[in-house]
Amino acid sequence: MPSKKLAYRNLPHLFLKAREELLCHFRPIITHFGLTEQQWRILRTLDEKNELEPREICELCHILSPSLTGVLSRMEAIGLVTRQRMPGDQRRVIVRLTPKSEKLVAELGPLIVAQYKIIEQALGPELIKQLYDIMDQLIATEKGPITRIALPEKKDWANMTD
Amino acid sequence: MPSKKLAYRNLPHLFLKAREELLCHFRPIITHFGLTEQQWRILRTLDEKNELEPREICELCHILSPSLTGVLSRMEAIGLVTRQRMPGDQRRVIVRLTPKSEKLVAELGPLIVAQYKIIEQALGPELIKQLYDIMDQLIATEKGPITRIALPEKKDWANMTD
DNA sequence: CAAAACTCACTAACATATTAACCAATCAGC
DNA sequence: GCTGATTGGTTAATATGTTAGTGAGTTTTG
Repeated sequence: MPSKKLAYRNLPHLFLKAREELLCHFRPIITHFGLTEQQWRILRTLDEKNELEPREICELCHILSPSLTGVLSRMEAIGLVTRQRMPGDQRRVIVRLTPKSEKLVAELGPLIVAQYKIIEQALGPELIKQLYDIMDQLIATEKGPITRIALPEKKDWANMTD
Repeated sequence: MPSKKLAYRNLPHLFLKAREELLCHFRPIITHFGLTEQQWRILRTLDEKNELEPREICELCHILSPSLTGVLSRMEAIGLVTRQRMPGDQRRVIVRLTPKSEKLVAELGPLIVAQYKIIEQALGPELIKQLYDIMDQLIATEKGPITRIALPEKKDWANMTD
């Protein structure tokens, strides 16, 4: 028989679900152009900021550095971005859109906006506003100090026989 | 120069960010026990439902079927779940916790709850309530008909020279 | 009853996530 | 100027996400 149920709803899981419920309306548009979610996030961000360094992309697009290395390599290989070492600091890199990807964004962007409008209408603009409001609150508050509970001694559950 | 900026904020991306802001407080607990996020989601759900079929786990835990195959294989290999073919229908499978994983949930679950309480206090219980409320609204509304915009003819951007 | 359609889990191939470790370039301090 | 610490990007190894397809088992239909 199962042990006692967890008393709290799974909030992170709820975010995952909500995100998927929204994204499923955009995914077909993005994949139609042969892009992945992450590639589109990067293109969109680059279009807005003009040029970015990898660590900035990591921060803005929520992609971890090791993942980004591969994503940028593939994007560079198919001519969606250029990578150029920064003259003053040979460690750093500058990533830019290509003429080709600028055209792509110009064609894809309006479709995303149009789909947004449809969704906004379906959900009701007030709900959208409330969402933005609460999410901003959440992300702002999270910066504050949240203590971490104490963890018990480590047990290697994976290799226990019992 | 960049084309015109997209007029809408990226709502799915906001969910991604919010989820991460929350999850980062739970991840250390989960990994401390040698589990992955998905493994814990499955253990937690199994603990609540007692036994589940793979497609039910996919639905409840938001894991796609091909991913689940691997996750369950690994979990079975280290003795966290059992998989048993259903007698009446040889296509179907029943997944259950083991005594070992029941103990694990009994030890891990309360820690998750405790961390939840800390976060709830930090964010303020009203904010949490509003969050649940809006998320439920969102997910409920999403079931309604949201039309998909028409897509232009397919272009193979990846293999274009220009 | 037999063929077609369907369901379920799985495999395959590729992209991304996650953690740890690596390495060259830069910087801090002496 | 040299050593030690730091930064920025990368590689490696493993786990999961994503899409398409497979194959056995079951249901539907003629």
